[in-house]
Amino acid sequence: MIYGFASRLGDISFDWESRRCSRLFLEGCGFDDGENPVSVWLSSYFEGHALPLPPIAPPKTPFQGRLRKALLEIPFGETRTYGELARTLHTAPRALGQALGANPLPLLIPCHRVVGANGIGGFSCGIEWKQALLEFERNS
DNA sequence: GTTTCAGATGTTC
DNA sequence: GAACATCTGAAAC
Repeated sequence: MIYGFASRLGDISFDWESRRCSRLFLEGCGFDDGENPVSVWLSSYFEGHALPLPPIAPPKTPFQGRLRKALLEIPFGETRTYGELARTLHTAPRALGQALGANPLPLLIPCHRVVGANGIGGFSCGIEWKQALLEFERNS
């Protein structure tokens, strides 16, 4: 089931199956029931204080599990570079980018807090979102 | 000092 | 196998 959420930065929608969130899109479609745990989490996030994560689908690969954990340790409003994270996970910077792009849960898993050493890097759902999110977190 | 380039590198599909 | 949301160091200006 696809639900929607209208945030101050744009429309968001997400896939809610079997009482957990399996995918999240940074574009609008679906309706907002306002009671879904993901909607609740999103509204708390956009008020500047994120709650504990709602249930989400398990990682597709073991590496994504490690990546997820590392990303969740980046505090709200801070960023890491691809190189730094690659060193903590004992992997190559480029491999990180590949795995981040394959992440089906942007925002919930804060993949937007990873930037390039020279430049902002990339973002699967549109670079405008990444910039807007980082600016929003900085000013919160 | 700054800019440019090639090579290394691990995960994903 | 090929593609990739990168980094680093060395060489040239």
